[in-house]
Amino acid sequence: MREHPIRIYDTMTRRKRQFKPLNPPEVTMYVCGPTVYGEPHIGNLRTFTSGDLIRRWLTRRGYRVIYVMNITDIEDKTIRDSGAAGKTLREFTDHYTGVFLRGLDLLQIGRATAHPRATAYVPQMVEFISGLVEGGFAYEAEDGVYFDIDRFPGYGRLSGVDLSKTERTERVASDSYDKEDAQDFALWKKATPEELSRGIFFESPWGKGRPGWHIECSVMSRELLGETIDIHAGGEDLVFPHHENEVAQSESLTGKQFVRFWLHMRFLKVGGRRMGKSLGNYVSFDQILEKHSPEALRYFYISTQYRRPLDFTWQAMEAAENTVRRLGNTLDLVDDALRGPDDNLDYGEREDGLLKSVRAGEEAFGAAMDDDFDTPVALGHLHAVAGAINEYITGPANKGALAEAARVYRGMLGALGLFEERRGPDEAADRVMAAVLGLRDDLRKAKNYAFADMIRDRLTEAGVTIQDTAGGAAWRMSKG
RNA sequence: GCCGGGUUGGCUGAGCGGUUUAGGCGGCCGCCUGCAGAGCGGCUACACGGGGGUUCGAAUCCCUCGCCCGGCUCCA
Repeated sequence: MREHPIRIYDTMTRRKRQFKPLNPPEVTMYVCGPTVYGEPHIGNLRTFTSGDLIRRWLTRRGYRVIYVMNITDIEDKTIRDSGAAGKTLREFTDHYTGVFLRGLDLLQIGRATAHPRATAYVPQMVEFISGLVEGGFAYEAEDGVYFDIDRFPGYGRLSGVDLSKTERTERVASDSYDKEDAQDFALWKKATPEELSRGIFFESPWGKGRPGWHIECSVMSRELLGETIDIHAGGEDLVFPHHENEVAQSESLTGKQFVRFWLHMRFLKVGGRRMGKSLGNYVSFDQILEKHSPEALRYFYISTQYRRPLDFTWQAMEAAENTVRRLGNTLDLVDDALRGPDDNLDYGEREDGLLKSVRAGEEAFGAAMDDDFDTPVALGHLHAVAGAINEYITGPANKGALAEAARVYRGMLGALGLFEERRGPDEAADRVMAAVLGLRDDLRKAKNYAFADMIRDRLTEAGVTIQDTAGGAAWRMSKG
């Protein structure tokens, strides 16, 4: 296999650097996952699609990626909203965790090697915090345990935030927490009366309470991936303070570099502004699915590089839908041609031209992806390959050459997470069968059983079995 | 106020000093087709926020002004 140096933009050093994992071919990658307190919107999903894309490409380049994405199931909002909904915290977060995972599946975002929930790692967090307190990096106060940022000289390096120049916003300056410096952050929060009454607390050396937000990623990352990990990614808003705080905690405790490459995905915008629940301008995943395929959304995401802002419009979604349909048509045309007549068994100029175009496209596609996952450029080469195949198929096809071209094309699509094997029911088949079964049902109601049975028999011959149930007829493929 | 990102044709999106300046979507015209669809071929958009400068030559480098967005607070 040839060398494929991958270059990745690292937030810490503010430049692209050649990617080298600590223990090749293994790559440890951690992506900050969602807080499960509501429906995911398409802004969240952009980040996770980018993470998936990066993982796919590293895998394709021969790395063995161990991929962790946490689920934050205990923090202010999950506690507040579960209470408002009259549910236990666990019921509430389990529900939205399920909603989130379903979204990943629909978008063909591969499940992480592990999706650890914060509540499952509290003992390890307590241990971690204890270590920080013993080391003098953290102190106990009236309402919790805080990290003392004065004890970490590198604080601010990741985000470029110089705290001495930071304007004290009203909220920070006037906050009511009992900490020594307004910039110190909570590692452990002592339980409030409401939390005590609802049973939302864990035992600790500092009494009943719960972990702060930042600590979970440091702890679960260390537990599952080790003290130094290769890649840590997340939305751009997490750079400060979340990731800055993680660095401070982790490196204070271990004395080792926490993360080798920091990746941050830019926000999805709508109408030029950040999409956010509080702004009331967010578009949910379900709203997209009412009008568009998950494939189209995925294409829309990758039409821009992950580090550039992306503006959502319905017009852009339609454009993505059209484009993705054409890419899919090529797949159908290939299938048709491979099932068609064998009227070309030769390797001539057309075949040579096809394979040369396809291979050049594959090469250029890979070079673009190696360059900080530059999907818009890669898509240009994908279209070149699709075009070469479409053009070739206008004439008689040499199935060997075509199959080779199609293999490359499918490989490119797979790298982008497009047109993989579908899970669940095939929508097209479903619609056809709904029409056929509707017709048969009409016949049965008219007591024309002979014809209805004939339909059933014919479908059986075709490998589709029919079962009448109280809720209507069901169908399934009985053989491959 | 401090820090960061952006500003290219109807929309999107490459380009990072100079060959014909991608690609996609849309639109238009052909071919193919019983019709439709799919596909193919061609055309359309020669645009680079404003103003200076460097250079034989700038969307690309420098200066300056403007506008948009994000972070500095829970947030993908």
